[in-house]
Amino acid sequence: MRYSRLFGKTTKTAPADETAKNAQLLLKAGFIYKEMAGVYAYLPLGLRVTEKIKQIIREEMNAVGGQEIIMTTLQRKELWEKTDRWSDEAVDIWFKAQLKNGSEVGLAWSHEEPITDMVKNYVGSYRDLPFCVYQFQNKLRNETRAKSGIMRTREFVMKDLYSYARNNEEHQVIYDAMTQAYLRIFDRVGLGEQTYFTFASGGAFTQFSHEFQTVTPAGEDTIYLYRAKRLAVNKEVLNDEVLAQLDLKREELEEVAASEVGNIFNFGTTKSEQLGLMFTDEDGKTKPVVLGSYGIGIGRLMGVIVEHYADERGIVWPKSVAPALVHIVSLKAKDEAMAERIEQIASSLHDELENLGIETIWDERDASAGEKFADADLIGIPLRLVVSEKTLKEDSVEWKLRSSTESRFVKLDDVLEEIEVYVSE
RNA sequence: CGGGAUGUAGCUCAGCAGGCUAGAGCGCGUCGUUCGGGACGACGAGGCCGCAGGUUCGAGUCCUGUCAUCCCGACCA
Repeated sequence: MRYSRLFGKTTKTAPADETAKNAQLLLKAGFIYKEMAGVYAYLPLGLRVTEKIKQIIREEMNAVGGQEIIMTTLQRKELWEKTDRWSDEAVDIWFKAQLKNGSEVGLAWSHEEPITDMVKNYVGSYRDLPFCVYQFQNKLRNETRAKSGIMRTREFVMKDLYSYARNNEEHQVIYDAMTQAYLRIFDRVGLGEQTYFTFASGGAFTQFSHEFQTVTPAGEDTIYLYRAKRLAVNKEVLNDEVLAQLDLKREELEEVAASEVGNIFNFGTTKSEQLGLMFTDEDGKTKPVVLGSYGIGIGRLMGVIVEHYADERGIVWPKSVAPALVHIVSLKAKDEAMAERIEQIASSLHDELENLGIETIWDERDASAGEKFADADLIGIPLRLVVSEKTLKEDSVEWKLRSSTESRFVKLDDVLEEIEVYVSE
C-alpha cells in the first residue's frame, strides 16, 4: 500500500473532546473516525486491525468446534417478552424502533434470545447436541454515558458464541474448552501476561460468571489479583465467603484497575425453558437444553491493546494484530540519480513483500524525514525499513523495530530473507 | 439520569466593559529554498462565531431556550 493513497490522515493534534489515550491515538493516527459520542467508524488501518483480531478469534473458536453464523440486528419483541427483558425497566439500554405497520422491534443489544429461539428449529433429539454457534455482530446499546474512547461505546462489534449442551457435565466440558480458547486468544493478541481469569457476578443462573480482565489503568473495573494462581476476583463479588470458597486470602490479593475484554456465562436451562428449547434425550424424556454464552468486544480489545503498548510517540502494535508488518520509508535525495535509485529500490521491495503476502505500507510521499518518522511512530507498524542515500551507500536498508530504540543496517541482498524470518517468528 | 465544563476555519485555540471588514498556529494550494526526527520564505484558499429566540442604535461577546461534546457520579449480561 502506498501511503499517499491510503485513505485516512494522521494529525498532529488530538481532538480536544477526546481524553482517552486509545481514542486520541487512534484518531490521530487515522484508524478511526468519531461519528458521535460512543460511535466510531473504522478507517482502512483500523479495519485491518479489527479483522486481524477477528481472524484470531475465529481460528480459536473454530478449533473448539464453533460454527460461524450471523444473526440479525432487528429483533422480535415477543421473544424478549418471553424472558421478561423487553421492558426498559428490565433492560435500560434498549434501542427500539417501529415497523411501518406500527409493530415494535428491538435493535440488537444481545442475541441470546433470538439465537436460542432460532436453534429450536434445528434441535429435536439428543443426536442434534451439543453444538456451538458464534458470530461477529453489531451490538447497539443505549448507554447513558459512553466513555473511555472505544472502550465503552453505544455501537460495537462483538464476537458472541452460544453453546448448547444436553446436560451440565457436557456443558462444563465446553465451558472449560472455551476458557482455554479465550486464554489463547488473549495470548495471541499480545495481552496474555496481563489478562486474568476473573470470578464475577453470575446472575440468576450460577454463582459466578467468568470475566477475562486485562490489567490497565484505563480499565473501568476493579479486580483483586492473585498473581501466582493467575486468578482474580471482581470487586463486585468479593466477600469472605467467596474468598474461602476459592481458597484465597484477602491479604494475598492485589487491587488493580482492569478492563473486561471477555465474559463467559453459564445460563443453565432457565432461558431454554422460557423460550421452549427442549430435546428428547436417549431415555425418551423431554429435557431443556443447557445454554452457555461467551463474548468478546472487538473494539474494546483493540482499545486495550493500544492502551497497553503505546508509548510517548504513538501506537505500538503487536505483530499479530498490526495493520501491516512492514513500513517502508523512502527518503529524498538531492542527487537526481540517487533519488531515482531510492525510489526504485523501495518500490521493488514493497512489491516483493506484497507478493509474498507480507502487508507493507510504503511512505513514498514528498515529505521530510522527520515527518515520515513521526507518522511511522504514530501508526505503530512493527518493522520500519528506511531506504535512503545513507543506506544505499552501503547497499543496505535501515531496520528498526517500533518496539525498540535501536536500528541496524541490513544488506539489500539479505533483507527479504530476514523479513521472512522475522514475520514467521 | 444528577452535578460540572465547553461549543469561533479541517485541527488546536485566542478574541470582548457589547463597537471598524473576526484572528493566530498547525493543516491545505502554488512557487522557490531545504533534504535522516514534524524545515523556511512569499503568495493564496478556507468562517450560518453550534442552533433558535430575545435585549440593544449595534451581539462571536449579554439573556432565555435548545442541541452537541467532554469530565465526575449513578448505571453497566
